[in-house]
Amino acid sequence: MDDGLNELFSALSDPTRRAILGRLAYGKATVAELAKPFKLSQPAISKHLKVLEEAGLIRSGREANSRPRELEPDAFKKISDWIADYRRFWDQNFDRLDDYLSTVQGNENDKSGD
Amino acid sequence: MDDGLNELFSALSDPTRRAILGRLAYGKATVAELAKPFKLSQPAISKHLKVLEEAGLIRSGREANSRPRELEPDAFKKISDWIADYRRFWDQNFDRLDDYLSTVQGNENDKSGD
DNA sequence: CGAGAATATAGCCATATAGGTATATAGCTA
DNA sequence: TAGCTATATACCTATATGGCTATATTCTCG
Repeated sequence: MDDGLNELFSALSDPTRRAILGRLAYGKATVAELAKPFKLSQPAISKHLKVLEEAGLIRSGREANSRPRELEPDAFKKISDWIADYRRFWDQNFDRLDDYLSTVQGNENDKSGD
Repeated sequence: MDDGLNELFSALSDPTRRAILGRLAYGKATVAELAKPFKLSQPAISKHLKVLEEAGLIRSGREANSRPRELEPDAFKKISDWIADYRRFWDQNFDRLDDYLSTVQGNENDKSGD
């Protein structure tokens, strides 16, 4: 019933963690790279990464000596889905948007590129 | 720089508070009405409401003896905007969607209903 | 005005969280 | 294997948070 929203929102409530996600939006990064912009200790960053990973927002890889992190899209989608339930409150175009989404999803190969 | 995202996400990290927002999506409600579904004490609910209000997710009105709460759409939009920056990570249709949005916004009366 | 209803505030407790330093672990590389 | 690098874990401290009970505040109404 909860789908981890507690952990998700809680993880996002910290600015350091959001900044880390912002950095990861540009691509995979090691702990050291992620720690660089902050005045925090390395263990503090590791702790934040653990919180993010347990919330499902990132995942760890293994590359030689390091454990690079990258974003885990599903978690973002989960949040987006939650917020979408409130969309009608602020988005005047929401109804038509909804129509459009049904359209593209039911017509996947209509790739109107070029 | 922060725009209250800390408080926003923090407020949303509690299931009681999310449930309250869910109830308010159906319309304005008094504290007593909001408290009804929970086993929590009335002060506990009042505290949750205070957190929600300070985060900007709801606002209080005044009606006779009661202080009905209602949703504050801007806060939801703020979150939606934040998450939108990550949309390309999970939404394959995002680019086309983006196109569509520019289109409707620049062409309000183009109602392409079938 | 006085009583009662609706809600807020105060004060207390238990647990969670963020940060730090010290130390442990894992994988290269000489 | 020894030593170096990268990262994680343990443990401690301070503060924040959620819940409770008791009490205060604010209206409405007779």
